[in-house]
Amino acid sequence: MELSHVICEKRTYSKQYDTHDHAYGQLLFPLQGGMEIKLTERNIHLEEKYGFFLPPGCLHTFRATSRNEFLIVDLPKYVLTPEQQDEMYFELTEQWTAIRFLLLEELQNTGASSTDLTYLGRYISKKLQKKVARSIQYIHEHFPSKLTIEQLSQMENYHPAYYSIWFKKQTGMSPATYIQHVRLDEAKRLLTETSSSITTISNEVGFDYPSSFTRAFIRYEGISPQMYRKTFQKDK
DNA sequence: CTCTGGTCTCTAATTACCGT
DNA sequence: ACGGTAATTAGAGACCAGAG
Repeated sequence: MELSHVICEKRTYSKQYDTHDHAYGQLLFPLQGGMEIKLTERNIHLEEKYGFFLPPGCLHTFRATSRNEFLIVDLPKYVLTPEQQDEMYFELTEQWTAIRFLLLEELQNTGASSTDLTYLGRYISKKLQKKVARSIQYIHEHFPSKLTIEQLSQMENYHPAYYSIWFKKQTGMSPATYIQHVRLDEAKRLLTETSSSITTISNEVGFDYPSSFTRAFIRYEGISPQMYRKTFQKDK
C-alpha cells in the first residue's frame, strides 16, 4: 500500500520480525540501543551514531540486539527520486543530527504525521542523493595512507571478496585501481602546480619509494613524471 | 636527482568449493 | 541459488644497485 504522506514516529523493535518490504522508503535513526537489519546482499548492524535508509521494495528483516528505540520516517515514493534504489548506511554527521532533531521536534509538536513533513521529506531525499559511499569518501580523504580492502569492506559491512564486486559496480573499476587513480591524479596536479621534487610528491601521494611512483606513473600516464612536468607545467 | 632494471615479497582479484 | 571461505595466481610495491 502506498502512503499518502510522510510519517514520522518512534518505534521499538523486538527480537525477530518477519521478512517483508514496503512500497515506500524508510529512514531509521537509532535513539537508544541497536538492531540488525538483514538484507538480501548484506547484514547491517545499526547502532547509535549511524542512520540507515531502506529504499522502496527492498526485502528486509529486523532483529533487535538490545533494548531499543528508533525514530522512523516513512517516505512515500513521491518525495523520493527514481534513482533512490540503493540502501544507504551513513554516519550521523552534524547535518543528520540536526535533521533528526527537527523530526523529533515536529513529532512532539504535531503528532505522528503532518503535511508539513513533506518539505522535510523532500530535503532528506535530496540529502540522500548526494551521499557518496562511506568507503569511497574515505579513499578521497585518506589516499596517501595505506588503505586495505579489509578496512574498506568493513566500512560497507561487506565481505572483502564481495566488496571488490560491489565496488566495481559503483565505480567501474577495482578498489586498487581506483585508489591508484586518485593518487596519480593528485601527483599530476602537484607536478604541474608546484616545484616540489618527484621524491617529495611520491611521498605525498602515498608511495614509499620514488622508483615505485615512477613505474606506477608511467603505467598510468605513459610518460615519466619528469617528462609530464616538462610538458604540462604552468608558466612560473 | 631521476629513472631503469632486477629480485623478492605481499596483496588483491579470481576461482573453486562448501554450507545454508 | 547465493554468499562466505580457502586456495591459487597475477601484478604491484619494496628494496637495492647503478647509469645518466
